[in-house]
Amino acid sequence: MYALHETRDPIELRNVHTLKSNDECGHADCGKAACTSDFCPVIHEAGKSKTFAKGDVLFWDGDESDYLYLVVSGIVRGSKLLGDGRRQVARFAFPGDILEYRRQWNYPYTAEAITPVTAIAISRQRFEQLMSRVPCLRGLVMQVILDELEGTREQLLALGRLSATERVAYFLSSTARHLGRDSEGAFDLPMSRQDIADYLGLTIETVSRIISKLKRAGKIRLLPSGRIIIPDLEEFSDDLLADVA
Amino acid sequence: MYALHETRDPIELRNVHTLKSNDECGHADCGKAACTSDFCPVIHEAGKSKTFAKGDVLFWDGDESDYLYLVVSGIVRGSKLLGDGRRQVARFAFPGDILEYRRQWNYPYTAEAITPVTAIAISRQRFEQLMSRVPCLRGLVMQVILDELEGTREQLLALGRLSATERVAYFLSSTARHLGRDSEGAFDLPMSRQDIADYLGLTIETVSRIISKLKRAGKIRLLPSGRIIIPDLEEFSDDLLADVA
DNA sequence: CGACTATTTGAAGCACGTCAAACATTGTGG
DNA sequence: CCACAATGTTTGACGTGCTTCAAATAGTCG
Repeated sequence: MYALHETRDPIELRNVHTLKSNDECGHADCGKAACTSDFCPVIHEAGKSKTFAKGDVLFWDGDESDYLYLVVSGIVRGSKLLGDGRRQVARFAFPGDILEYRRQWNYPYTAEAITPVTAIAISRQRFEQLMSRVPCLRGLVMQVILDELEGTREQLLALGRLSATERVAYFLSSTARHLGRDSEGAFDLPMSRQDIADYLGLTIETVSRIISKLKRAGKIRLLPSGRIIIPDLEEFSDDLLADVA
Repeated sequence: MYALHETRDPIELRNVHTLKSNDECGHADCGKAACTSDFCPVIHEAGKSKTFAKGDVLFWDGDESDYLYLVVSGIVRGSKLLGDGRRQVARFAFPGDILEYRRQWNYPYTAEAITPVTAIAISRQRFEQLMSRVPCLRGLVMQVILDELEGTREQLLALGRLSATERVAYFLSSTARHLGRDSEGAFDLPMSRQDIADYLGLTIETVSRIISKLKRAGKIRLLPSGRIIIPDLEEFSDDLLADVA
């Protein structure tokens, strides 16, 4: 009924890039039926592991994109900035996601670590070589990119046609699915209100007000140090349309 | 100064997928240094040409994506629909663009011809075979997809952080660049007001009002049968921020 | 503890949406 | 080729959801 959920949720699948059988991974080190980007031994061996502190910039929008990064742990924010300071967060990259492959040799957004991050850095040249040597790698990367495209399309639908409350609910539920929840159903929300606002095309005040409203309505519970509980994630997601009064 | 223009405009390049020299097209029939998707002889020979009348549906959101389409002429609208009728246009596909390649075997949006359209249809299976036989094809498709991703990111920035006037100006100037203009600087605007509104996350009335405002301000001129003139496209694009009073 | 920053809450304004009606354009049958 | 219906577009009046501006409160880190 609701396009954000009509099709299989890409978010749940993002970190499980299961290859089709006719596309079986042919890595020497990886004879399994499934090879995920964050697990792919070829990428891990070809690149250099780097660590970034919270707030560090991996690369700047517009800079020459000489390296690409495979996120291993932590969360990276990708954002574009307008001249007058307006900012749009284009994505949050989670473990298994790849930053950033583009036809032109420039980065399409600024990438910053919003938590401590470890990532594999590979020079673009090296990666191109690798892809011609290991053909299945190209398919794997294509899958990751298509996942990102699908995520961006969902975000687009949210910004274009959802109310502020629906957007926040969409953000919370998709982030919960991404990060997974502990036995109590809680998860960390490492993004600041400003990050959330810039991701959803809202202001910090609106995001804050809506989170308060959801809290008052009992739809979510806030724990210390930014942890959050969504008691009934299923209902919460399905409720996106029903505005919390 | 303005992120929509800070980086090279991907729109101008969309239909000219020039291959890098180290990625030279190796088609038997295509020894040139440049092979564009809409010109690629391998795709043209492998697929079947189909024609669609204005309003015809190429495929529905969620349906099994057994075929992909290379747009040869005309314009295709890709849109998602919410259960309550709200619609978001995710893209307009122009000649040279490809519809729609996705990891899951379902279409990510409904594709409809908004003008008469001719497109090459290739079964997904056939295309996969083709890509393993003709390696450079995979790179070409990757480029097309990355172009689409970049276009979607721009649209996202527009919906998230531009005012209604800025969005309409962005839409008009990018469409003008896509379609090219005749000697008088005029071009067809085949999208309806509803299409534009759903593309920009606005209402039909707001779009109409803003177009009238731009007309009154002399920034654009409307000709019969939906043709439009932007006298100074450079200035018009640069002016995105300066709201027309 | 105390300075600093992030978040929340409040009050007021405005950009865009909604509802409604006039107007223009397109297509169709007489 | 002209009614004339049907559809798309424009314009107006009014309402509202989100923003803006401002200040209080909570959380964080030295």
